[in-house]
Amino acid sequence: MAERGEARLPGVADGDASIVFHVDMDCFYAACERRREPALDGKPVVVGMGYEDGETHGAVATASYEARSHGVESAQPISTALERLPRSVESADPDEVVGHYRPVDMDYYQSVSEEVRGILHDCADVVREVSIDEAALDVTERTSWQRVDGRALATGYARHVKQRIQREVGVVASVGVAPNMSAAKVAADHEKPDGLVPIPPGEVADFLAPLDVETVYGVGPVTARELHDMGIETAGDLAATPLRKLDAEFGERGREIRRFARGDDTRSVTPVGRPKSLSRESAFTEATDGVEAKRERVRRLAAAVAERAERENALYRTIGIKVVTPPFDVNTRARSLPGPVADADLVREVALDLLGEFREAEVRKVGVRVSNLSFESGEQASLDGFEAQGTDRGRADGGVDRDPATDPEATTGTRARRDGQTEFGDFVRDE
DNA sequence: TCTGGGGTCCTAGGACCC
DNA sequence: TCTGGGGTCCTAGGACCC
Repeated sequence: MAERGEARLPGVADGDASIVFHVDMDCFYAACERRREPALDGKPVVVGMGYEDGETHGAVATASYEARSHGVESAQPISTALERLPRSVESADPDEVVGHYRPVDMDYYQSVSEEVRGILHDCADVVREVSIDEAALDVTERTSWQRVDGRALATGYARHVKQRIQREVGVVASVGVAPNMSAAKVAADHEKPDGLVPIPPGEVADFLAPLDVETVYGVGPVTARELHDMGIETAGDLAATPLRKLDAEFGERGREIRRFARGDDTRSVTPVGRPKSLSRESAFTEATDGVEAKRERVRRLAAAVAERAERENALYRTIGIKVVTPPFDVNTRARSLPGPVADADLVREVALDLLGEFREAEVRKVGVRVSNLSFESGEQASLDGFEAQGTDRGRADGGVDRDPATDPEATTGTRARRDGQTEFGDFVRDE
C-alpha cells in the first residue's frame, strides 16, 4: 500500500484527482444467453418476457445489436419486436433473417453478474453496484492519471479489467474512465459496445460540452424538454447557463445537473447499502375495473412481496400500493404501522384495504410495496420479543381480522397506539 | 414511444410536538 | 387566543435510473 502511495507521485499534475471506472456490460442479458448458447453468436438475440404461450403483453428487456439493427429496442412491446423481427421457429424461409427470442432468466444472469462482481472487487477498493450489469469503481489507489507515451496509466488498467471480464466470464463490457462518477458513466456510454473511453481530469467539461443535454446524468426526458424550451441544447449550454435561470425552474436539481455538465461531481463512490423498499407490480393486459380481478392481483403481489422480504430477512413498517389509471396516472397510497413487522397476512389485508379507494376505478396496473425497512439479524425470538412489548394485539385486530373494505379507522388506530406507546397519553389532555 | 418492472431521491403540505 | 419558530414524521407525487 505504501508503494502505491509513492507510485502516485504527489505533485505530478492531476495526481490528486480521483479515478473512477464505470463498467457497463453490453447487452448483458443477450450476452449471458450467448455465453451458454454460443450458436447465438453473431445472430439477432432478443431477451424479453410475455411472448410465450398465449401471453400477448410484455416487453423487450435486451436486444443484441444485430436485433437492434432491425428496429428492436429495449422496453419495446414484444408484439412490435415480433413484427420487425420474426421469431426463428415461425419462419418458413430459411434465408429470412430471424430473431432468437429467449425468456428472461434472472437467476442465471445474476450468477454471471456475480462472477463479474468478483473481478471488480478484485480490481478496486470500492465498488458501487449500480445494477445487475453496471458498477462504479474507485481505483484511485490502484492506478494513476500519469501519462506514459501519451496514454494515462488508468486507461491501461481499465483495459486490464475489461479483458479479465471478457476472458474469465465471457461477456463484453464498456468502460468509462474519469475523475468522477457522472463523467465516468457518460464515458462508458459514449462508445458502446466494447468501448474504452478515458476522460482525464481537466478535460471533462470540454468532453461533455458538445454532447446533447440529455446525455448529462440526471437529465431525463422531462427536464430535457424544459431545457430545450429554454434554448439549452448541449451540455456546454447547460454548463454556461446562469445559476439564477436554472434555480427558478429546477431549484437544487438544476444546480446539480449544471455541476454535472461542468464535470463537477464531488460524490464519492460508495457501496450500495440495504434496500429501502421492496415492491412488485403487474400490468393488466388491458385496463380493467373488475373488483375481483384487481383484488386478486393485489393478493398475489402482496404474497410475493412478503415472501421476498422474508427471504431477505427484512421487516417493514410501511405497506403501500400503487394504482395506475388511464392514461397513465400513478396513484400511491401507504400506511405505516406502529412498529416493524414481517407478516404476509398483514401486507395483504392492508394492501386490499388501500385498494378499496380504487374500487370503481379503471386500472391498468397495480403494485404492492413495503418500505421503512429494517433488517434484524436476530431470530424469530427477537421479533416475538418486540411484539410482546405491547402493540401486537391491537395491530392484529386493526389490520388483519377486520373487514378490509370498511376499516377507515385503521390509520387513526395506528396513530393512537403510537401515541400510547410514546407514553405521552396524558400530554394530550394538558391543554 | 402508448408505457414492463424494480428501485432511489427529492419536494411539499399537513399533523403533531416543543 | 392569534401568534412565533423549529423540528420530525407521514403521505403523495414527480423525476430519474437501470
